[in-house]
Amino acid sequence: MRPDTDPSTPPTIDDVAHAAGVSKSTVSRALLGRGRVSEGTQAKVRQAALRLGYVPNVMAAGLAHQTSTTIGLMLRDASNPAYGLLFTRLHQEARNAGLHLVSTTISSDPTDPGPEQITSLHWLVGLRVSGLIVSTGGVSSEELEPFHARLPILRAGRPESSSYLHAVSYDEVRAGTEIAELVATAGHRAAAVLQSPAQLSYPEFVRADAMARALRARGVHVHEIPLGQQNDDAVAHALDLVRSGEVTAVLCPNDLRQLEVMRTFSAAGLHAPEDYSVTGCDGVLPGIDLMGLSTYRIGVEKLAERTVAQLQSLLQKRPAAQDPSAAPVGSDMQGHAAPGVAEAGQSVVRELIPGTLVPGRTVGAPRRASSKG
Amino acid sequence: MRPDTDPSTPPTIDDVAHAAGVSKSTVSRALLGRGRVSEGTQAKVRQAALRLGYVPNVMAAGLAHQTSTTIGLMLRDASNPAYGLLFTRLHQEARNAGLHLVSTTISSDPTDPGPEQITSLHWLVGLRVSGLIVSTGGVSSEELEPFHARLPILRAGRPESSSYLHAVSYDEVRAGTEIAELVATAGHRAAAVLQSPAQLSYPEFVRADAMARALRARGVHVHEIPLGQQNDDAVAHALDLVRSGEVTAVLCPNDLRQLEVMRTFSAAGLHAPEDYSVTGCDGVLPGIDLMGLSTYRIGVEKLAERTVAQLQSLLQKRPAAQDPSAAPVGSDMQGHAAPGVAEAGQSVVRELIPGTLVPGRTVGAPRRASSKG
DNA sequence: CTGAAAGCGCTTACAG
DNA sequence: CTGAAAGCGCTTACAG
Repeated sequence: MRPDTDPSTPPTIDDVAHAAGVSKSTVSRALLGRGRVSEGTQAKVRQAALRLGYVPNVMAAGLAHQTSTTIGLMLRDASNPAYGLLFTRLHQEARNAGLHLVSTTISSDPTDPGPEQITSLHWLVGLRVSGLIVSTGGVSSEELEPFHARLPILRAGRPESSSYLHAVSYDEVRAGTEIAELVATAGHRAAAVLQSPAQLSYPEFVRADAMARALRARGVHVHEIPLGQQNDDAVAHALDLVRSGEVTAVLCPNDLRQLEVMRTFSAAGLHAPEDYSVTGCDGVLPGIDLMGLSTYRIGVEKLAERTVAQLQSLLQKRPAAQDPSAAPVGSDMQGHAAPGVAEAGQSVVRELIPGTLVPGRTVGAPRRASSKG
Repeated sequence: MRPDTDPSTPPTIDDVAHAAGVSKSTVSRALLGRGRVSEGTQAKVRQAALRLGYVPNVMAAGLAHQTSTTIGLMLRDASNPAYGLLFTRLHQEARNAGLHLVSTTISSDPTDPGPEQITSLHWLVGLRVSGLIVSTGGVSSEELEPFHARLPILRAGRPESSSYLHAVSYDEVRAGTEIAELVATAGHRAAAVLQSPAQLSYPEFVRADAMARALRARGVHVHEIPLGQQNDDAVAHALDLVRSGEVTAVLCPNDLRQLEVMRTFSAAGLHAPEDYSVTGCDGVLPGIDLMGLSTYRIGVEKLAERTVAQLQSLLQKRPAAQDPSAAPVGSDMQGHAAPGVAEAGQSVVRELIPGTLVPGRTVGAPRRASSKG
């Protein structure tokens, strides 16, 4: 069946070979620029390929070549601005590094640990990607570990505890601590900390925990309010605490939550920083400056850069693993190091990316006595 | 070489077959649940596969099966909140529809029309995806057209002019018109419209153009200010016009630009809506309500839903194309229809998704006489 | 410089 | 219910 006749069947290398009057071996070489091919043949092949609209079958090529140059990216949905930005930067960095990224999203719905995630993971692994960047907590370490020996797996933007998986994450402790100190320094003596459940967002859990600790270390009384599915409850609770004067500040685990607090409090007639202080975390929202949010800007750009750099270096030392006796030892980690073994004789990558405190205008001195509520 | 020995070489179907003591045909059937396989064999195979950590090679399977169930998604970087949200929703809808989405980003840098984009496109086409959703203007209709007969190509979130490519886009004209009327109704008689160059963002170009037209239709004097690479110039120009009293309102093609205007004007001591009115477009930014932005919320969710639905229906009628004489005619389009042929005897999809005006608080009555500047 | 052949890891009729 | 065989579309030594 001639591809020119049935356009729904894409042309194969054989079609191009016939059209150019050469063998498919030659077509392959000419198109790949591999081996010696005469100028004339080169041109003939190119033209035929172009004319037929030939696009090599990636699967066949990958199967034959036994190597896909692409690296997989699994991420949480990009509706959260921080993930959207990370996604973008990761792609940019990858492009600069000459890596091809393919991504899949997994459900961010915590109540649905469905098979979708595992499917995505298996699809990527089945595609034989040469590396994996996992930018979500949606897929567990246990699910990832089985593949650690096959390809480098790098967790990005989330702390990783498995000693088999590499990780480049934000310095959540530092973020939480700096925010807490901003609040403490402003003079607050009692504050509410909205705490994300660990299984919902581990990074947020860690930063909120750090806030609470740092606050206590400074002698500030802390009310931890667990954030559940019904956000309203927690925010309403915080409002009560502020109204009753039990706390004068509310620390949120992310900016979106901070906006929610401001919205709710505002509806109740309370405004920051006059009536209460409020902080967020992430700092990537456009308009943060206009709203004057007091928050912490996480180092998305830097994290993307380091993630790709680390992956690349892991990719490079990988081939040597062919000869077990010559297994490379050590690593060129930066920042934090933790014990662990990613593959025979090799340390696991652990890097922490710092961010920047954004003082903003939603944190002020605590109100004198409270009379509201 | 036993895979158990060299973990860097993933186990193949043969390894599983050996381990389970059956043929690979049987392994394939058992794992795919295709054909009749005895309970016992089924179990043996599953166990062996699980024990070896077997993950079918997607490329080999795709090559043999001659069909990939995945559909490709090309998008502009997700740093723009509107794209991030679209990305998310598209994935959700796809999951609900049982489709597997793989995505690639292309550079959003207009000065770099580099080969990256074409590479992404070819990679996806080479992967033999069964459909393509293109959510960016970064790849032109000309680049896409050659493949229209091979697989359904659907442009999402951007008007498409090629009669070979399907499209589900936002009703930019309506968006621009409604915003313009909000401004006109507020009493403004002269306004500045920041115009995005068509090649930078066609959707924005269209909506801004609609704003200008609608304004003029209402007798409002319009100053069109072209937005170049150096945004500052345009915004500065707008500031001058407002200061001199030549215009009393500034219409922006998107919310990000609106924020920029507010930022710049605010630094110059001008605030909306007291000193001037300003509008944006997109409406997906978190905190829009808190900032009181007057804008237009595009129908991202609806667009994602319709995009996937349309793709699915295109996918379904595709198989029939095998028999040319039985080529299906007509289509189940909704909304706008335009002449065109996507494939033999089949109309091209053209759907326009409406959004909602967000009155906000940055549009007010124009100031009396201006004395500033 | 070029071609024939083997092989990548699966799936799918086709015979048992 | 199960296996042997062919074939998917490429790439890559291996011989010319």
